[in-house]
Amino acid sequence: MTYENQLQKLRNYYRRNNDLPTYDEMRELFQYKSKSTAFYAINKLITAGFLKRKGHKIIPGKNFLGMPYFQSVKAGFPGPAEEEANDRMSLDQYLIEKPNSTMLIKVKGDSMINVGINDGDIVIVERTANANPGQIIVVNLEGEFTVKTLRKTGRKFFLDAENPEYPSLPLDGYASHSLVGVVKGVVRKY
Amino acid sequence: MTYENQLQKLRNYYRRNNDLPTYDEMRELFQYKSKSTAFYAINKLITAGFLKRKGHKIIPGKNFLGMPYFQSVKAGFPGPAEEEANDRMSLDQYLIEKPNSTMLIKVKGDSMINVGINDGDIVIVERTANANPGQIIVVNLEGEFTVKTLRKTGRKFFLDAENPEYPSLPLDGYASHSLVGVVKGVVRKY
DNA sequence: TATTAATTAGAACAAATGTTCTATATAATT
DNA sequence: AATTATATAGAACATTTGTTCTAATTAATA
Repeated sequence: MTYENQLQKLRNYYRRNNDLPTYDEMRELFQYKSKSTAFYAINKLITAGFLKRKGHKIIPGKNFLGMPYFQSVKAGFPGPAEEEANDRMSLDQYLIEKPNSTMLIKVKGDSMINVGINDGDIVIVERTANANPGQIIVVNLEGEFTVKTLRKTGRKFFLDAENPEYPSLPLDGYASHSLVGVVKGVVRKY
Repeated sequence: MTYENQLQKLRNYYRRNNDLPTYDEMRELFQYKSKSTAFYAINKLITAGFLKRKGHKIIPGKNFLGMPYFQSVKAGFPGPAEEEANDRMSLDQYLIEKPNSTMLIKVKGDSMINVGINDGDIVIVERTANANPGQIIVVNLEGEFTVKTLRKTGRKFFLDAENPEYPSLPLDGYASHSLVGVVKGVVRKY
């Protein structure tokens, strides 16, 4: 069984269990007859940087989790080999910087369509006490989460939709505690 | 140390190590003097569904990973207690259905701005052999990944930008193997 | 206050697990 | 073909780790 094949089996196992197998489970997974063989196979994956040791345990290493990530456009015509990304990225890690104060909210309506936030998208919201003009924020207006851009004209604050069909709402009357948080990201699934 | 406090420490540990601590590490983490105390504490988290057993090991359970997720808008005015989501969601799991054939590509340019794909966004691409008209796809045009909508007019295929300033490209001359895959999602970070 | 329940500690145990060692088979190289 | 290197097997070992048991402490309830 090849190198990449073992790696893929480990990744699939990890996705199912959110944990790596024991050497005995690896023996079965890789179809070896001895778990020491699995031990030596894992050593190579550790050397290659896909896994690492933590005490007596094996945990994911640098290039184990996430998906192949192509950041920059290539110059020249790439052969199929060049299409192999060496970088991997997890969307959770990329998008969520403060996991202990982050929440996800599904967006309803097309009031933010001009900044690329569509109906059904999910926004990544970081709970904060304050927000600055220009930021896209989530406010709790009469029990509903609402996504708007915070703007300041003169000394008045407004909640602006990013869609000319929607009105601009002055923030008077809404207590400051209606702020839920600041939008740090958006995701959409087709 | 409270329930939620322990859970948060475990989540933070898991984010750092992509693995759960041993009972002895938990004893330290929870500031107990005996690891059997940690054992009993974990039993409660297992009963509550945050963790589960797999053989002799403990692995994340249903509501351990991911972020609080607010799917539906609430009716009526919610108190602060109602803002606690019981559902959690991982963005990786939500967006990536076929991890073994998925790649991430950073988008350059604003040619797809009318469907909410902006410059700097990252698209989730599922590698496929074929694509259907109407789908947003990634093609390899002379060594560059390009995001376009596949359209069919009569019996001719076109690569359409979603921005009136860009031309529609007939697919003649591009071999079918230039297809990289179908766009299954988009993410953006502010 | 008295009594019960729940939490924590500490020691001890058993089983699973990681790891090493030796030997054999397979593949690669000279 | 001979030799070296690599991969696999199997047994044995040491330790870690999960788990249980008993006892003491603290909190909750009657």
